Amino acid sequence: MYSLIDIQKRLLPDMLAVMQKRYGILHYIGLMEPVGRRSLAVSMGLTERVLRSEVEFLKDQNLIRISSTGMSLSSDGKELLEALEGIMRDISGIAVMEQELSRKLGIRQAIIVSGNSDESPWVKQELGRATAMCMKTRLKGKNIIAVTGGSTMAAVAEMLTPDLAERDWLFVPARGGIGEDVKNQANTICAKMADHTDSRHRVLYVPDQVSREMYESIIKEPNIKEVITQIKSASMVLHGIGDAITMAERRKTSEEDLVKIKQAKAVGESFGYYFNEGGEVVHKVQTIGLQLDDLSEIEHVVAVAGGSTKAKAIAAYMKRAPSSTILVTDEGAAKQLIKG
Amino acid sequence: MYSLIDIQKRLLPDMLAVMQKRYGILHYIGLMEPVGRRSLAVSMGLTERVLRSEVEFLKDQNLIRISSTGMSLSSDGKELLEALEGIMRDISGIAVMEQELSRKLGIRQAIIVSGNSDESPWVKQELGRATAMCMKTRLKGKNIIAVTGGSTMAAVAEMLTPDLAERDWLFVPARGGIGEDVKNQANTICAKMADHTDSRHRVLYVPDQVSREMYESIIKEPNIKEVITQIKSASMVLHGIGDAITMAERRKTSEEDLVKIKQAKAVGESFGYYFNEGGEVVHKVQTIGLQLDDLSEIEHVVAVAGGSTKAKAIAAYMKRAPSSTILVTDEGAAKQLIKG
DNA sequence: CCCGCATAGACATATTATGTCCCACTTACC
DNA sequence: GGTAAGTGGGACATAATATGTCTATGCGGG
Repeated sequence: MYSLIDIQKRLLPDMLAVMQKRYGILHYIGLMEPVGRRSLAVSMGLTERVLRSEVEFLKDQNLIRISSTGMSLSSDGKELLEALEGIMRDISGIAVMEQELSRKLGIRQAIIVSGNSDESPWVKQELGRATAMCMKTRLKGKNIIAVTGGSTMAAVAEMLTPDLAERDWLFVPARGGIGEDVKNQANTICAKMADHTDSRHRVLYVPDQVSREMYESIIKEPNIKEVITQIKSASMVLHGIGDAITMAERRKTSEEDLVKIKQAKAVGESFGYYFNEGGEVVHKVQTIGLQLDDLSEIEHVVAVAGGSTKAKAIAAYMKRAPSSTILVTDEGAAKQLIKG
Repeated sequence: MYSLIDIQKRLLPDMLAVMQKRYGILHYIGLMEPVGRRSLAVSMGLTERVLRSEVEFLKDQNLIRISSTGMSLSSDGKELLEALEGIMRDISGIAVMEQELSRKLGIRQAIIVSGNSDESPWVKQELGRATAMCMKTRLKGKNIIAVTGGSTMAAVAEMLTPDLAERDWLFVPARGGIGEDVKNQANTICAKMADHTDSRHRVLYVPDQVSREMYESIIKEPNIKEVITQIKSASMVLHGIGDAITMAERRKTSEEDLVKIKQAKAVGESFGYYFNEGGEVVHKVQTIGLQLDDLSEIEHVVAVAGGSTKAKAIAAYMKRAPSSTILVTDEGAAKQLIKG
């Protein structure tokens, strides 16, 4: 069921990174031998001292030879490198993909879980777990977390555990109601997240398509006003990304808007904004709360979406996403994204 | 050719130990849950703080749950533990065997390489490599190393590499000639070791069975005298262990002694001493140099011997060996030793 | 013959691991 | 119902390790 590597990833999470680093060094030395530390260090983006420690280790293991002309692989090293090349492809395929994907999309980090949530429903749980882990790592102490709706976010909520509670979190819905099922509404999800982590949440219920006067009066409501302030000062936004047509149809979208969305060739949707393939906003659900431009002010922006069918939507949204974005996705989507 | 684990052992040698430690903790928690840190720490022979760090890590990985009543496995933890149990048997079988063997023989450390040198000749090379690694780890700076003869020691000599040279070593034969082939004589091996490590060596050639007067005059020889002083001040002794009958026959042993050795049911031999199963010395080759009683004065005593047929010899010798002994052996011998 | 690149040493500093106590709390047993 | 033993967690000094930075010195090609 679990492979050796999966177990090791769980039991020594740093192992993979270290293996990759050392593999990379051997690989480079193999290519450039004989080579000196400095040039190697700049080639690999490591500081000289760190590389030096690694090199000393490799020398102790008799994998490389060091002479006054530079470093080169020993016969053991060559042998090992050869064996490693095959293994690394399988093992750290995902880690490599993460690097590649984050570079390609121009975002801070990509986290990939194995599987494809289109095919295997449990992969959504893995997405949830990975997201939870990411939140745990990134957030210390008191935090406000703004959350959107959607089935993926609901899965994330399910996977949160109370051991995060210590951190004093407050969940707020990122935007006013944008007409999903109650089950997948931001309000519901916030409540569930708060419940799972023994923390607090706020609600924000406002109808879509508010008129000007309605808006003015709603905005003056002290409760609402406070929530909005909290949203704007959130340190993390957690949001899903949806397929544009699916989302539009699932929501109570007016016939008129539906046509507009379809005609504009929208492919992606995120917190009420619809994007075409070029990343342009072709439609937005008018509601109060977090706006697209606010994202750049927020420290951690975490997008969660998986499944190969969502690749286009993710790609579209990522054209517009702030560079501080963290994407949590699955192998299915990631492969598509890298290909496309 | 190389398995994943072999590669990992080379690329991150600590990994295995850490995995074992964490596996052990999970295992114990599974057995004793709910259990507290302190009682766990004493059960496992870890200090409380170290265990605490590990426990915090495991908690971060959601493998265990911590409550005020103690620690217990989470469902993830149970699942992982189950998978680990199977894997650990294969993976760290050797590490476990090393622990067990050193405990059983009452020696400082047992190092086991996989394979059986009776069946696969290349395993002797692995023994050599492991011995070289051990020397590297244990010896810093200036050292005198006393070496005996035998084909195993010859294999060790072959595997030494010049990157050890920095350490300023001096190889000396542990004892006077005890009648082996030139190829496997201590003098020859010392020379080869020195050659392979760019270091120095001394020779000690004295005939066996010296008469009293002969002995007196030899001992006065300044050269010999110096070598003997060096032997006694060695910081490491490297010796093989042989099968008694084989060794006796291979050497130019007198008919009389051969009968004596056979009748006394000698099974093991090491640097000219013959041992029966009880570890008693039943015969010794009279020669100058290191004597059995001198071993306890020497910091590092490394015995190298592999092959399942040598198990009895190893067991016999180990009954008499100082507790500071380090045994380098192979899987074939180790299994026999643990069984018997 | 010298310049550029090489390793290796040295050392201050940042980071992490570890040993040691102590405290407040729960629980189970008397 | 009270007490004792066991629990997790906080705090902090200290040891060990990793890292950044600078320097000395050696080797080889132009």
